[in-house]
Amino acid sequence: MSLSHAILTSLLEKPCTGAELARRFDKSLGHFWQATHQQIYRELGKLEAAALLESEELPTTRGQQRQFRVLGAGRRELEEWCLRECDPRPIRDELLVRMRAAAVLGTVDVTVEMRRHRGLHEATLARYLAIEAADFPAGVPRSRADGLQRSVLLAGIAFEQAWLAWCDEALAEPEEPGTRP
Amino acid sequence: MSLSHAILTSLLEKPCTGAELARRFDKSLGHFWQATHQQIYRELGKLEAAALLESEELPTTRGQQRQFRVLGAGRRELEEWCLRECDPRPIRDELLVRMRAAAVLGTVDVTVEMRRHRGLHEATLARYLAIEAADFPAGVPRSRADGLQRSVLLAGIAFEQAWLAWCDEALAEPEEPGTRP
DNA sequence: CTCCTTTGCGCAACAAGTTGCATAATCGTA
DNA sequence: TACGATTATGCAACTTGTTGCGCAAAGGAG
Repeated sequence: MSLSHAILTSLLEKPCTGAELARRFDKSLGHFWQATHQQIYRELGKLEAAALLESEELPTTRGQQRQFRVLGAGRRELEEWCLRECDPRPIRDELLVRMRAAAVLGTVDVTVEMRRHRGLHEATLARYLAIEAADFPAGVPRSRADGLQRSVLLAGIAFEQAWLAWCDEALAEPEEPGTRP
Repeated sequence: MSLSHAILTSLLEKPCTGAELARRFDKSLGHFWQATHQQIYRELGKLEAAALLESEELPTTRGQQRQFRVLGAGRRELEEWCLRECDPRPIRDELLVRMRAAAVLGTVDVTVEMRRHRGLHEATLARYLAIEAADFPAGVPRSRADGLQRSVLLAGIAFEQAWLAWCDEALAEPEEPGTRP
């Protein structure tokens, strides 16, 4: 049930329409909890039905937009959820499964895909670093909220760096030490 | 569709029954692609229906066990899958969402949960390190397959280390620099 | 003005993952 | 030998996530 709470969080930062929420998700919270627009609309519907949100028609604009706003009950629900325990998710990565498969097959080369992933992680890292430079310039005193937001971003940066370092190490591994049967 | 291929991989390493597969998953491949026993049985059924696997009753033992074995078509499917592209999964962690929520709420303390997560990651890291020490002792020459398996394990180790370092850094962040409104 | 594209919203169907329970056989033990 | 615990298998119902499509309103190009 994290998606609904991620939505509450985002709407609490700023009330907006579903489409805008989806766009904001892509740029910020969605880095750590992805969702398609359909998931978001469905969840918005449920949250409104549960009286944690309210919506208001914006008649003059394109389509028939609805502006969503968090209600008091929604805020309380979010506070409660924040204090509940949640276990970390284990890693889940196809590339790693492929490497195990390649190990048992003995006939496939996964280094191409590893190099491709290295590039993707490099690009993601660059994106995160750009956000950090823009949103959290050095030397400026930060509020508690900013500190938390920055920590979240630093987690993303740390992971991408870990991926990169791992890719480099794994690719540097000697391919055929001659011990193969 | 990674689960079916993870199953093929594991069965290719060694044919076995569904329950044994579930147990082996917990100890090895499952570190990087988790599955419940129901998921596994369902997938085994599909794979057998698709003629990528075959099964044989083991009548003398407890319950009515079935031993599964990968067929040639299964191996070919796995080889093909190994060469297909797969994008890395973005991070998805509740704790990070909670931190964003805490940032906007301003009233909740997430450091308790962060410390708990630190402990969990520490334990996981210890598990991985123990596996590495047991399965890949230093100084012993390794086959290509062993090198790949070790790389996969090193990915797990790198992540848990990244988590730990991040937790320490985030927890060291001054809690209230007085800039809060 | 008409046609095409974009934007906002949402349904429907499906795939993947989770949870709870049911069943049958075997094992250990009292 | 009767009873509870364990092991192996699986059904059913549910939640979550994905994909493809449809529709309506607004804006822009010809």
